[in-house]
Amino acid sequence: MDIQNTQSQMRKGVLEFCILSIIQQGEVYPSDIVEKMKLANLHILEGTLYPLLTRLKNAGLLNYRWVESISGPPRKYFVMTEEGKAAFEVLLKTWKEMTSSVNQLTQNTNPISTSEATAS
Amino acid sequence: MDIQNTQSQMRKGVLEFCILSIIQQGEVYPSDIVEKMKLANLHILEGTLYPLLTRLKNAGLLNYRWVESISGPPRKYFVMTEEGKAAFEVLLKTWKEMTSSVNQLTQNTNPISTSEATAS
DNA sequence: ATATAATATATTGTAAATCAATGTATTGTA
DNA sequence: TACAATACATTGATTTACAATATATTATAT
Repeated sequence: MDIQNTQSQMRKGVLEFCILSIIQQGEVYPSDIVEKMKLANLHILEGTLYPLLTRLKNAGLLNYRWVESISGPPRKYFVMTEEGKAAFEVLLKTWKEMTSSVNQLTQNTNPISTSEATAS
Repeated sequence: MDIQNTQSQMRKGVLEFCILSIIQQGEVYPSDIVEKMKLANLHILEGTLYPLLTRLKNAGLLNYRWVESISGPPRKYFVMTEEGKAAFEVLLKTWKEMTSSVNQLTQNTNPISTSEATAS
């Protein structure tokens, strides 16, 4: 139990949310996702990503289509389903609420949203 | 694999961070932590909390002292060690960086820090 | 006194998920 | 034909949150 473990736990928690976000922004295949996540300092390994994509596909949130590659085997390009888009909206709300809660808890005085600013 | 699972994953990721934050703000015993977490919409069960506190104690981040209660058995009041305070600062930095990364990734145009605003 | 309720710490077994390592398959090149 | 690069996929181990339950202490009611 060291601090790096806690740090990676923190990142794990938002993996699915981030991956859904990436796919919603446009068709991608797994290597694209790995690269985009790496750019955001949120590293993910293929052994994690493939089962995760399969779970999301089986849950009806994603679909994929095969696309021939000019160099190598065909690629699975993933897209969001309507159900996936709805799920992402829910997760976006959860993300905003959670970050707000955690920032309050850690007394990190962060900019508050308009609705919160005017309430009570 | 439903969306509630993904939501709870998101919350799990910040459990240790939040608990360290609560303890840093003042001596508390487990029931205090459960209550404060509940107020922040981050529910934690005793079966999760006790092993977690033991892990953090064994890792040298926490200490505790027994305090007699006027109604019921004695309580374990937890406090941060110097090592724990240092670890919390690291996690606070990780939290800020991660939320910034995720907000960028999800195209949630959030206020950017000074260094980012002036860079490039 | 004794039983019960309330409070508090703690453990056990199960399920889920990430990771490291490895496997399988396809395409282009030497 | 062999090898390297690319891509999808699985397996076994480890971690950890949770539900259920166990153990212990104090106050209260009978």
